[in-house]
Amino acid sequence: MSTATISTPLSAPLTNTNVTSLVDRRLLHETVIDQLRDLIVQGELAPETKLNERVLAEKLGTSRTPLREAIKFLASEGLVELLPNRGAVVAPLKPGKMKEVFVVLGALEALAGDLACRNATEADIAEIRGLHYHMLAHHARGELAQYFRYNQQIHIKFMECAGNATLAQVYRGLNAHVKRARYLANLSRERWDKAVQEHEDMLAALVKRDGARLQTLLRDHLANKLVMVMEALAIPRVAAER
Amino acid sequence: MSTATISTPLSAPLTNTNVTSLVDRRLLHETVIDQLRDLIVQGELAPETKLNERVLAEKLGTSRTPLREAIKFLASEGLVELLPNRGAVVAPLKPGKMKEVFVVLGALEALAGDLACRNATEADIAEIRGLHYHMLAHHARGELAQYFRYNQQIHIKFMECAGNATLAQVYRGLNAHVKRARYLANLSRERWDKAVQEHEDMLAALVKRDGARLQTLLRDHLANKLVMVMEALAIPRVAAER
DNA sequence: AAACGCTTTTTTGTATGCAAAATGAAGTGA
DNA sequence: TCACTTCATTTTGCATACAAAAAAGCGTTT
Repeated sequence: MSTATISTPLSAPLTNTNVTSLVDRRLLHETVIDQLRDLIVQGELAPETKLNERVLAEKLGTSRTPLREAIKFLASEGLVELLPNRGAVVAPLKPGKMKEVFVVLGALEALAGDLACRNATEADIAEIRGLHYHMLAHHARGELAQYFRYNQQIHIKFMECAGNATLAQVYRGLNAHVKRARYLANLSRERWDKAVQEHEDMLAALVKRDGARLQTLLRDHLANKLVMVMEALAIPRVAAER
Repeated sequence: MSTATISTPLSAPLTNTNVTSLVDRRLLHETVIDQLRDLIVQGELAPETKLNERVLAEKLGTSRTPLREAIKFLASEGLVELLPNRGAVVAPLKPGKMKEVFVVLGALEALAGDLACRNATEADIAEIRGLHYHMLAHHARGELAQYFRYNQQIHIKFMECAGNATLAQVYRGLNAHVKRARYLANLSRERWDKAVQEHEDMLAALVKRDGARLQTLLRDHLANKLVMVMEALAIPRVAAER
């Protein structure tokens, strides 16, 4: 997402006394945004965790100012909730919210699929096929984490093929929410196999450039994912809806 | 969106020396977010305007800190762009970006229309009908600003009827972009009439609860809106695509 | 022991200070 | 005239300071 442009040593002015300048090209509050987002998405900061500014700033090695700016940014993304005069918490993972997000994601992915069928080059399709087979391999070996990795990449590649950066951005934002739930999921082999079969069908539809079919496949795929997440959410928690 | 809870004078402690406390229940950086967003959406801060922190903070009557937090928030919404070490600018209104946004908005509104056909109560429909007739009246009198007002309200009400807060939130964010273009638009009577006719059809579809039809109507409606915006964007500017 | 008032501590929200980077204005030489 | 330095000014990015609000103790009373 971010290709840091590092000034070449040769072209850099010699007045540069600071050695670290080769490393910290990025702005502090931007790295803090990414770090904090990762902590939340990876589940290290669990939903509803209070974000203590002093502690977090220390943990991330900055002062409170850039941290607060990062928190505001992520609040707009919806990953954290602001409580006036009481700071911020990691956005809760309510089943109702998940349901809403999946409905929207379904529409967005369907749109992306339709666009991808029109715009994808043969090279794009070849790349997706490659990712698909990697995914199949990890599925066969039961390597869940790696499976998820390629699964995500395929969906992201679909978005890229759609050629609509705005669509991709909105997708990423909502997807971040959903990814948090993944770490709770206890995927049954049966459901897992089904999801893989759905991916087979999706790839076939893309190859045939059957946009209408791909749309419905994606919508169904998302609906099934939702069911899985809901099950995972229902088991370990007391009941987060409120 | 924000219903400020004002503490009743009677329950307020008498140690309170500050008279303004009755007003500023809301957090400063939150009001700054709203103020800044308004300035951008209303076009007072034109696209590509540089946001000078010192000047803006003074204008909004705060220090730079809450302003910077607001800027980060709106950057995540996409209304401002962050330029590392060079501050922030109001997000440019590129035709390409508009096109992308309208495609996504089309999908979101179509989804909302479909959901609304299932979920809207008779009272909801009555309210939309009311807004619709207000809109017709302003259209007949050629009152563009008022027309837009009710037009917006109808679309927002559709979103509400869909009963998906996440959908509504994403919609609002993207819609803010589009609203900025409105002030540039020079609506021809012909296009205006057409848009009104489309609204007639949409209302009819909702009444019949014909979700499929409403979806296509909304998609077409958005596509037509895009054409209008593109024309408006093409005329007054040098050529913003880059 | 639960409910309350009170004080102390912690935490948040905002303003200010300071250093680094960017911008702009002369000035110099080709 | 134009390019290129150099230096002063402005502006941004981050850290810190301070005030107000919330939370946590802690006796006291019932």
